[in-house]
Order: sequence, then C-alpha cells, then structure tokens
Amino acid sequence: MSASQSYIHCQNCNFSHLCLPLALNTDEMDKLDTIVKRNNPLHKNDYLIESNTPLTSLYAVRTGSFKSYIEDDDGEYQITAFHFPGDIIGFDGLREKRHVSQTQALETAMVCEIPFHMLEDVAEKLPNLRNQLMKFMSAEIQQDRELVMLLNKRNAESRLLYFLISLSKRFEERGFSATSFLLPMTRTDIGNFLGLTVETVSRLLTRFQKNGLIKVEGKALEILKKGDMEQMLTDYHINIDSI
Amino acid sequence: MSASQSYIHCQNCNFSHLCLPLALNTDEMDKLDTIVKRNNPLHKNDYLIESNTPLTSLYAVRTGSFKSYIEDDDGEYQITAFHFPGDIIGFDGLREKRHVSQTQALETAMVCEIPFHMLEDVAEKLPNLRNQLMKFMSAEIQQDRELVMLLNKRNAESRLLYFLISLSKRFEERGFSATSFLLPMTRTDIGNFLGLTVETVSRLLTRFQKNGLIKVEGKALEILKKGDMEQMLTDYHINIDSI
DNA sequence: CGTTGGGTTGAGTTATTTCAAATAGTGTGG
DNA sequence: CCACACTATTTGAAATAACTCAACCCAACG
Repeated sequence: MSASQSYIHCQNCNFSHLCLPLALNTDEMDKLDTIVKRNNPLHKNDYLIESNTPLTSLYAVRTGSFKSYIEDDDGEYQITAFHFPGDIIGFDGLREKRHVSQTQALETAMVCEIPFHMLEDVAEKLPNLRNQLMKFMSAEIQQDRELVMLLNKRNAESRLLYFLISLSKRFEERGFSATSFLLPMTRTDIGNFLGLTVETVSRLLTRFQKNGLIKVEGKALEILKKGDMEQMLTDYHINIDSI
Repeated sequence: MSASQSYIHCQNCNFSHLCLPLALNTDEMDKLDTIVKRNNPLHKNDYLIESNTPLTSLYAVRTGSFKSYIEDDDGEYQITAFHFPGDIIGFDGLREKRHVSQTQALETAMVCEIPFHMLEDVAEKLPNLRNQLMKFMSAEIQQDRELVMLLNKRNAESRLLYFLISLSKRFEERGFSATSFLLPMTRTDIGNFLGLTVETVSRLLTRFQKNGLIKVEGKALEILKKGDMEQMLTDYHINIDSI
C-alpha cells in the first residue's frame, strides 16, 4: 500500500453507509478493512473487469464511475449497470466464479479491491457481513426486475425520466447535489441502457429542456422540476406536454 | 407432515440436481432436509407469496409451476419469472426481509418451504450451502440481465423464440421432453413477460407454425425445428422467413 | 345456455427507429 | 498551441415494427 493511500480506511470513507461496512461494527469493519486492497486509479475507458476472466475479487467503487455490460457473439452489447461510489461490482460472476460482464471506467476512478477468497474467510466469522452480501445481491435482483418493468411497460419519455431521477437520487445519497451534476456516460450509453437509440435520447433531452424540466449543456445536467418529473413517473398517464 | 408425504426427502427428489442440495453431501443434505416443510398442494391461481408480506421462508418448487410478478401503484404488473421444479423462489425479498413480488400457481403445484431463520442457522455450519445460495442469487442476476438485453436489443420474433427455447431447455434439465410440452401460462402472461401484446404473441405463434418451426394447439406445444430456432437466436440476422 | 376468459385475426395508427447530414467537442502528434 | 481525425451530439425526414381497437371464435363452467 503506498504511503499516499495508507490513511484510507472503511472507517473514514465517505461512502461506507452505502457499502459493505454498512451493517458492521467498528471491530468488524477493521477485519474487513485488513483485506481490502486500494490500488492505483483507473482512467477513462480502462477496464476494471474483463469478461470471462476468473472472479478473484469484488470491487467497491471509491471515486468516479463505471459501466458494466454484457456482450454477445455478434459483438452486440448491453449495459447492465452504472456504478457510483459505494457500489459493489462483481456479483454476477459468483455463479461460475468467472466474470460474465465487463466493467469499464467512465472517468478517472478508484476502487477498493476485495479478494474473494479472503472475503469468504472473513464472512465465515461475521454473520453481519454475510447478511450484507446477500442483501446487496437481493437488491440487485430487485433493481434488475424494476428495470425489466420499465423497459417493458414504459415509453421512451418515461424511461429517460426514470433514468435522470434515479441518477439524481444516487448522487444525493452520496452527498452530491441532487439537482446539478455531470452525466459521466455518453448519450449512446444512456440509450443502450434504456433500450433507446442515441437519437431518441438526444431528442428527448432537448424536449425536456424546452418544457423547462431540465437544463442540459453537454455533460452538465440541471434538474429544474424534480417534483413534476417524479410525478410523471408515478402517474405515468401524465406526460411531458401536460406539464 | 402428513403420512402421505413423509417419504419425500431431498435425497430422493427428482430435482435435487437443480436445487439447493446440489452442492451438498449426504450428511449436509440431511441437515437441510430436517428444516424443509412440505405443505399441501396449491391450486391454479393460488398465491404462494403475496407482496409486502414479511419474508419468512424461501420456497423450492417441487411440482407444477408458478409465475412471479411485481406490481406498481397503477396496478400495472410485470411478470419477472416463471418457476419450475427445482427453482428457488424468494431471493428478491432478502434485502428488506419483505417480499417485493407476488407468486401465483399456474397449475396445481407443490413446494418445499424452507423457513428462513432456520436456513440461516444451517448455513452458518455449512459453507457449501452458503455458497450454493450465493450462486443461486448470482444466477438470477445473470439471467435478469440477459433478459434486459433480450428486451432491449431483440425484436418480437427473437424474444418469443428465446422464450420457447429457454422453456424447452428447462423442461429438458428436469427430465421432461424438450420438444413436446404444455405451456402452463397464458399467451397474455407470455406477452407480459416479454414486453409484447397478446396479439403479437398469438400472431407469432401462428407464423412459427406456418413456417414449420413448431406446432401449437392451445397449451400444447411441439418444437419441430429446434436447431433452426437456436440458430435464429445466435445469428439474429437470420429471421423466420429465411427458414 | 348465457357468461366469461382465453385466443385468433384483420385493419389502421403511431412511437420509435433508421438513414442522412450537419455541428460540436475532444485528444493527439507535430 | 494548432491542425487533424475521430467521436459524440443534434436535427430532420422517411420507414416500420409493434400496438390499439374491434370483431369473432372457442371451451369451460355455473
């Protein structure tokens, strides 16, 4: 561990309330902390995980952001998640102890690496940690299923609204502004994730802006009418033109 | 436990190779077996799990089939999975120890109930069982993500093909015919799951039949050209009319 | 024997995609 | 720091896959 990073521990991490330490007491956190490796930063487009490689570690995002995607034989790919600080990456590989997706940095980013065999050892002694791991996986299942519903039942407008609102919430949970942030991913990434074309995403962002819901300028997004946007998601009969 | 059911154990269950016992030795299986409750059969449309109820048990399907779905405030619902013998139901509720989806029998069906607090106790002593649980959850995440890709990237034809092929595989794994089986769910259910309308599902089934891929008569399905169907899924540029 | 739920088929509509083209932005090597 | 190349984004017009609406059939069932 380099000197410059030696002071970083779960105990003083800004995102521990979202991360694995969540349910652990100080002692337990110390145990977890001893197995965490904190590596050099990754840069934009660097791979954190390549698919089909053996699963040796899980990763917790410390700073920056990532996208994970699966790819089929035709090279067609599907972004399955965007990851922000506190998120744990790698659960989909547990089944075959082999990564089934790729994870790439969207910007300069750092992670905490948690070697899997050591995590298993620690978890052996810490029921809380085991529980926490299960909860994380369960949450992922729940989220994926909500995404399926979104894709199957909602139109392009709702999907993008949902995406923006959910980003906003995630930034807020992490102590960032809920109403003003940078989109770390491209429009193409957003479209890929939501099952829309780039063109549709772009057109909708423009339309949201014209209707005064948001302000976009490149990567910079400002959410102007969060309440209205949230309501459009709940009562999905309301659409953007009724605002 | 009723006398008529007392002879049923994981050891002599036809589906243990797909179920929790998969990675357990005989001793371990015995331990698991002692906590499993085998209840009376459920009938078509009976609820196995109602949403928002506390999670007290996981369930393993023993016979018959189920559908699970999430529902939003508008009453709109999304079927998230169909379950067949050996499948474990309930992982999405672990996060909040509360079920987030409903599970309903598609036909007369029986389950093995696994009380969750006892499962945790047993898992405490059996690393293999813990592992198996994680693998099941990880598999569910993986499957859900493949479903997202299917919904986002494939057209109606591919989606339904995928559905039929995946049913076929699941029946085969369970020792049933891979080419001739009954669809336990309605066309509406299939459409709901795949993000299509009933009409589209019906039209496609008719078309598949006209092109000689399958034979359908009500619930009865016969898969005539499995190879062709699988290839259409792999090379998704090939479509039904090129067969 | 009327009612109800599931399924099929046809015709017209529409949300989103595709294709095309122009503009803006970013990074690299000289 | 500029020029060039490449990628990302926006906007418009035309095409289309799947949906909606409507009608009808069939089987199960009280």
